[in-house]
Amino acid sequence: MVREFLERDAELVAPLLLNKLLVSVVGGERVAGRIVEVEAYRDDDPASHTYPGPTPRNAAMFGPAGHLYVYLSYGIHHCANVVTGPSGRGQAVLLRALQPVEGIDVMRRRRGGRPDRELADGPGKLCQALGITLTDYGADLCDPAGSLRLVDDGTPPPADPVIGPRVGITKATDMPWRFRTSPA
DNA sequence: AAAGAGATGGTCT
DNA sequence: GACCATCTCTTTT
Repeated sequence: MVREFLERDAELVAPLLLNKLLVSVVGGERVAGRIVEVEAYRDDDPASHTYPGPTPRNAAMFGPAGHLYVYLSYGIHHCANVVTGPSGRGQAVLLRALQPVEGIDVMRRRRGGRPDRELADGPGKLCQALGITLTDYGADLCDPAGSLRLVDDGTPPPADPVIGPRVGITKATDMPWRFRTSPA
């Protein structure tokens, strides 16, 4: 995936990330999923982790586009974001759901034998399925040699994504910055 | 099928 | 010391 593609505002990049692949190679096990749900977070956005300004935790979001911003949610789950926008802005797109494409058996094991439809249908679940943790913080998703990367397999983004308000937040809940490939 | 609650820890005030 | 960009299990219709 070319970095230039990601150097626009988060709410513009977000729908274009739909149908792209996220590939992870952890412990020699290759797992891949197609992105089917995302949310955009901006620097001038009260719901964004970068709204208060730079801190140690959100440093990656102020860095160059195409890198990974991971944070621990509710002390339990990891959430993965693709940094977007010009360097220094503080924007990212939260990956909310993937459709398993490769290594489904590995996903089943990591997800404790849950039903297939629940393997990666949530921000915390997809990190579990792909083995993403804080050790992946800042990883370059555009590096072809990286263990975590964004891949364009030629599938175009959906022509008519489902657009709606973001979920799980308490501020700026009216911004229509959640995108899905198709109705859940 | 829907609603409620507990788990659990880093981050920032 | 409060606040979470969540998930799962339990309880109730």
